[in-house]
Amino acid sequence: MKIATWNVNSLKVRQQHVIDWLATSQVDVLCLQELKLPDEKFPRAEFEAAGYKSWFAGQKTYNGVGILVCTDAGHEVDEISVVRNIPGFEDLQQRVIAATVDGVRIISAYFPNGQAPGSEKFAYKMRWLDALREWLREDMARHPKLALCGDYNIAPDDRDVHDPTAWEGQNLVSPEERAHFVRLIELGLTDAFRKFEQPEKLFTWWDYRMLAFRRNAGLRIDHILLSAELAAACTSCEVDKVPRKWDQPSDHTPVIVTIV
DNA sequence: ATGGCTTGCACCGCAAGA
Repeated sequence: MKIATWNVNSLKVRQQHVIDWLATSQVDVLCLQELKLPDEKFPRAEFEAAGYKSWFAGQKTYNGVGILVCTDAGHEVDEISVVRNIPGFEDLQQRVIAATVDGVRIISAYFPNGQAPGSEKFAYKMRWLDALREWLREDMARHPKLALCGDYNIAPDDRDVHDPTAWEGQNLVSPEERAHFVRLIELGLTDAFRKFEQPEKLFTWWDYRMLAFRRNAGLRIDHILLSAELAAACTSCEVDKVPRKWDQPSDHTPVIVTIV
């Protein structure tokens, strides 16, 4: 089973990119973030025609997450298993959707950006991370096979930052955010990317400005964390930089794991 | 040099992203 995650930064603009990428990547499950459209504008029929069923939690202008599941591959989604948002955490922002696919718990999450340490948005990011972790603890107990996929808005290590000196203490790399990432790992999750040998300076996001992609001035902030059972069965984790080179690209690029 | 692009919304400039 191939599972991928991609922050598309507006599904309206990136719809064709997603369909094109699905055709070449042949993933079984694709987690999407930053749909930036309400549910009634979700292109369900277009994905259906491409061979994917979709579940989503949309929102006008901001946020919005979804999960696409390949129907041609015959995957079964337990309808009752679908959860939108973090249970018990009141939030108008649509940042989480979970679904169980063939017994594998898939979570598509768009972590808050946080703006800057000390800001109100950063405080929200910390609260959100606390709530996510407490829910995950329970959800992992229910689902030994679990993949937490998404835009974490956290670069966990200096290796995940093009210029660690320039970024030191900044939002996305601050000690508080990294401590939260470690707490997720301590639940018993594995960063699939670091399970394997990887090229130096491989990132998942590059700023639209200042020719950042051409200079490879990026961050690794999109991740797939796997429960022990899935980590043991994971044979690869790859970052596909190709869609970042397409016309009018998302500023993020997909991350893909293979589970056997 | 706190900008630089890109998006959506709502109107021709703004907030927000990371």
